[in-house]
Amino acid sequence: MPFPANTDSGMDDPVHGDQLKSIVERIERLEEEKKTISDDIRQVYAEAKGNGYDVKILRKVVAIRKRDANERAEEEALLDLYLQAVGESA
Amino acid sequence: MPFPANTDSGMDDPVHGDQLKSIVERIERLEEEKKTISDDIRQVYAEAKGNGYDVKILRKVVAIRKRDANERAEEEALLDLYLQAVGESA
Amino acid sequence: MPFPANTDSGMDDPVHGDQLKSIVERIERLEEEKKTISDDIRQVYAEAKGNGYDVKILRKVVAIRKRDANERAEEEALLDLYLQAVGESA
Amino acid sequence: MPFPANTDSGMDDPVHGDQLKSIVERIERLEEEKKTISDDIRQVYAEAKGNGYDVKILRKVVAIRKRDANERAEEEALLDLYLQAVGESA
DNA sequence: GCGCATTGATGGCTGC
DNA sequence: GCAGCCATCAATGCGC
Repeated sequence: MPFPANTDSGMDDPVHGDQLKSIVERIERLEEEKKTISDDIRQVYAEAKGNGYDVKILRKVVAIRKRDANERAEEEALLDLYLQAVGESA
Repeated sequence: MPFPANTDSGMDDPVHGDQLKSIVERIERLEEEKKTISDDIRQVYAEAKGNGYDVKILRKVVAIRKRDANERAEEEALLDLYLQAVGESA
Repeated sequence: MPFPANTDSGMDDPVHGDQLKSIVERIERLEEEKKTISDDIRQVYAEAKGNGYDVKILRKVVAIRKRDANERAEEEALLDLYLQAVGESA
Repeated sequence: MPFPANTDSGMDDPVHGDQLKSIVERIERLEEEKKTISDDIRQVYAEAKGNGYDVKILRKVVAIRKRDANERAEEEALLDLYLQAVGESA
């Protein structure tokens, strides 16, 4: 059981001493990847700006499309719910 | 020139009508990837929690390590500034 | 209960009609004070510049000192977390 | 002259060795005050929320009033300009 | 449902 | 004088 431990996971925990290290490193690796993507996005906006587009508007467009997509998804989910409620498997 | 245009790029702009579409889609693709990574990170924390780790502490550890790295970088930047301030080219 | 109301506070709410006005004015008053302080800060930097200091460096110095303070605070918080994690009341 | 020096202020600069310290401390003191005000503002919003107000809307109200005030100020400034232009002392 | 943490938007400052 | 950069502040989304 790791030191901050609460409930024992059942296994007798032999080596997992550097399990913590592993966890932290996985997270750090992922955050690095995430940062890379973020930088790419910023770069695309920068390019667009260089081509005469208004970045602020562009961001709004993306946000709106995202919101619409979410709404569509919600509606669909709701529809599925209804279908299940009336006995359809969806 | 794209419609929001400010300064003409010089070319007579034949097709680039869906250049905007291309831009938006590139961004959306990247944001999707980013979301995937974020989900992965959350999942790692969730797993860790399942193994008895205190997520709040884990996050602090990660944050502190990150900040230390930033600090190192910033000190270096400060040093460069000092060097410039005293007339060194850096 | 004020008009945007959600949960009733229990009292029968006689006058509070201009409670909103009061709130907005308190905020505006505070923001004015805040702006004054910000102006003072800018002025100090300007003076310093007039005395031959490099403002950019000054800002970095201030930022680093602040970050160091934050770091200290955060490490202390982490320590408290550890103590709690091992069952100490902190 | 302080070390990052550019133009000499004319005085022979005896002690001002800790002038820098003074500057930094003045700034830090002011930033602390500023933070206090910011906290107060947040607290007012929190109170308002507790009284059933919608914080997001409140913020919009404050922002709009601020903008209106700015516009009023601009118009007044413009008016002054006109008055001066036609020979009035304002 | 609330508070927190992250992310995005805005405004000020610096350099060209 | 304007554009780019950075720092601050608000808004959204997530977890408890």
